[in-house]
Amino acid sequence: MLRSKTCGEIRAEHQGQAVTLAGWVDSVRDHSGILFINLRDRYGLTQIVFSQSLADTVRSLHPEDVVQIEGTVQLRPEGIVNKKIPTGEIEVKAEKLTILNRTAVVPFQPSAPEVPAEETRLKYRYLDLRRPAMQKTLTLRHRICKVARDYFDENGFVEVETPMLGKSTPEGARDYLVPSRVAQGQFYALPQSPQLYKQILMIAGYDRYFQIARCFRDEDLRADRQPEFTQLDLEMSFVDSEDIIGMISGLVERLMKEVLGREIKGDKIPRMCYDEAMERFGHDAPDLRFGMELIDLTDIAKEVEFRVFRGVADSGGRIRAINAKGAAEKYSRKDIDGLNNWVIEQFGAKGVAWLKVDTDGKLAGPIAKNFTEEQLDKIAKRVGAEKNDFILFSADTFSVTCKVLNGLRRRLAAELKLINPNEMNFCWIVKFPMFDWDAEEKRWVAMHHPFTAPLTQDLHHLAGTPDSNPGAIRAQAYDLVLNGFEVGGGTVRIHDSETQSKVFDLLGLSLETAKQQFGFLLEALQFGAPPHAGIALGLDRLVMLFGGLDNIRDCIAFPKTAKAADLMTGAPSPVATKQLDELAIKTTLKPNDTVAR
RNA sequence: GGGGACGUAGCUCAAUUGGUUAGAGUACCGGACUGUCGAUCCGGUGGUUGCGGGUUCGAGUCCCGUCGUCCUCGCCA
Repeated sequence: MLRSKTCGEIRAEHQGQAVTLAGWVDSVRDHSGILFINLRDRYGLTQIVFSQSLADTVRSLHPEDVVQIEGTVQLRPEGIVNKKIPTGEIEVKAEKLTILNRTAVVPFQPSAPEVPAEETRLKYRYLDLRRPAMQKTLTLRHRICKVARDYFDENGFVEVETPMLGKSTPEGARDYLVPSRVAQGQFYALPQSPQLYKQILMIAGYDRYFQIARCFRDEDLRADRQPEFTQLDLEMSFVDSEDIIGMISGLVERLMKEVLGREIKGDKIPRMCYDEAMERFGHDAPDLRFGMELIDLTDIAKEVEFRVFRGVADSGGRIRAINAKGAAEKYSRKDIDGLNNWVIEQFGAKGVAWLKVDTDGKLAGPIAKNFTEEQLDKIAKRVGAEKNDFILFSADTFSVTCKVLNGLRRRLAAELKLINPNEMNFCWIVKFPMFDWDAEEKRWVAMHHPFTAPLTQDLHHLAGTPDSNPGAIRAQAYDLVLNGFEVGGGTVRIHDSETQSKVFDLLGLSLETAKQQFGFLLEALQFGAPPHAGIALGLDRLVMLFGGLDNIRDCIAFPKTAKAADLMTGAPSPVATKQLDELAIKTTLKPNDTVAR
C-alpha cells in the first residue's frame, strides 16, 4: 500500500501517529520558511506542513501532481484551526515527499470554485470527475444501487442479465442498430429495455427478477434524457399492480431512509388517476411540491359574449386557468408578452389571456371589458381571486390547454420560487389510457406497450364487442412520479393469448405481422405463462433528484452531448473501409465524411 | 427537423451607440515572504475574438453561412 490513511479520515485523536498519505496536490502555499500543501483524494483534504529542508521540491509542485507524503500527525497551533474542513484540527508534518507522477498543466483545476463550460468538462472528464461534487454524486449513485440490490435480494429477487444484442422491433423508440458480420445485411438492436426478456423469465419460472439494466434509445436528448441510460428493472409473477406498487413503495422508503436519512412525506405515497392528474395539473407527472392547480371555466365561458372563450367552449374545447397568488405586481406587460410568445412558440397555442386582481379586489386587464360584472364575479369566485393575484387563461383543445398551463405552472413556480428544493414529493399515477389515437396514421397506438393488460372492468370496450370504445379503455399501468419527473413506469402484462390477439387486432397488427415481430413471446405465452407484472425505474433520474441536481449528465460518469457524442473519446467516429466491407455496408455519404483514413 | 441562448487568453469572465494598442481574475514563468488554508505582494509570458464570407473609413460588436455546446418543441410504445 502506498498509503496508510486517506485524506479525509485523520482527526485529533491520531495525534503523534506516523502516517503515509497519497493523493493529488490541491494547492501549494509557500511562505519561504514554512510551506503548506492541501493534499486531496476522494475522501477529503488534509493539510501537509513542510519545513525548509523539503522547500525546493515543494516549490516545484503543481496542482494535480500526484504525491506521497510520509509524516506525523500533529495538532494545529491554537487559534488556527480550519473549521471549513473535517480534518481542520490537524495537519501532517512531512518528513518525506515522493512525487509519484507529475501532471501536465491542467486545463482547469478540479478545486476551482467556478465550474468550466460543459464542453471542457466533457472533454477532460477525468478532471471533472475529480471535482468533489461529481465524486459525491457518483458515490450517491453507488449507494442507491447498493440499497436497491440489497432490498431486492432480501425480497427474494434474482438478478439476471439479459442480452445487449437483441432483435429490432418497429414500435416505440428508434433503435440503435448493430450490423451483423456473419449474417451480412442483418442487424441486432441494442435494447430499449429488457421488456420481452423479463417476461420470458417469468414464463421460465424466475418469479422475482431484477436487473440494473443499461438501455438505449436513438432519440433526441434533453436535460433529463440520455441515449444510453440505466433502469432498475424488475418483474414479478403471481402478482397484481398492488403488489408492484407495494414493493416499489417499500424500496422508495428504504432509499429515502438509508441514502438520505429521511422519511417519506405522509404515511404512504399518494395515488392519483391519470384523468385527475390531467385535470388538476395538465400533465401525467405532476410536480406536487406546490399548488397553482388548473381551474376549469368552460361552463362559465359558454355564457359569455367574449368570442375567444365562447367560440372554443362551443366547439368542444376547454377554457382553463391557473392563479398565481400574489404575483400580479411581479409580471409587467413586457413580461406577459414574453409568456405569451413563449406559449405560442413552444406549445403551438394561440396565446394566453390574463387578468390581474387590482387593489380593490376587482379583476382587471385588457380582456375584462368582454365580461359583465356578474360574469367577472363568477370567474373571480371560481379561481379564488384575491388582491394582487395573477390569473392566466388558456382557451384551446384539452390537449393544448394541458401543455400551456402545465408549462406556465412550472415556469411561474420556478420564477416565483414556490418550490422547496429540499422536498421529495412522490406520487403514483394510475389508470392510464391503453390507447392513443394517432391522427396522422389514423390508427390506435399503445400508450405504454402492446403487452399491457387492460383494466378488467374496461375489457368490454375492446374491439369486437357491442360497446367497443378503445379510447375509454384504461390500462393496468402505474407511473412513479417524483418532483414532477417520471422516475418509473410499469404495467400488468397480458398473459393470455386471447386478450393479446384482441389488442394486436385493435392496433392494426395482423397476426402475421405480430408473429414476425414478437412470435417468440406469443409462442412462449402458450407454454404456461403465469400472471405477471413489472416496473422499471430510471436510475439516472433518481440519482439526479436524490442529489438535488437539474441535469442527468451530472449523474453519469461518461455522458453524451445533445448530439449524442462522447467528447472525450471522440465517438462516434469513422471506421476503416475494411470494417465496412466485412459488414457489407456502403454509405451513401462521401467516403471522406464517414470512413477513417 | 423547428425555435432560442451562448462561443473573446489554458480556465472563468469584461469590453458604452460600430471607434485608440481587446482588459481583469486565475493558471503558467520569475522574484519576495516562517502559520497559510481560494494565502498575499511585485514583475512577466500568453489572443487569427470558433471558422468562412459580407457591409463599413473602421467589426469582438452589424448581416449571411457554417461548426460546436446548452435549453426547448417535435420525438422519446
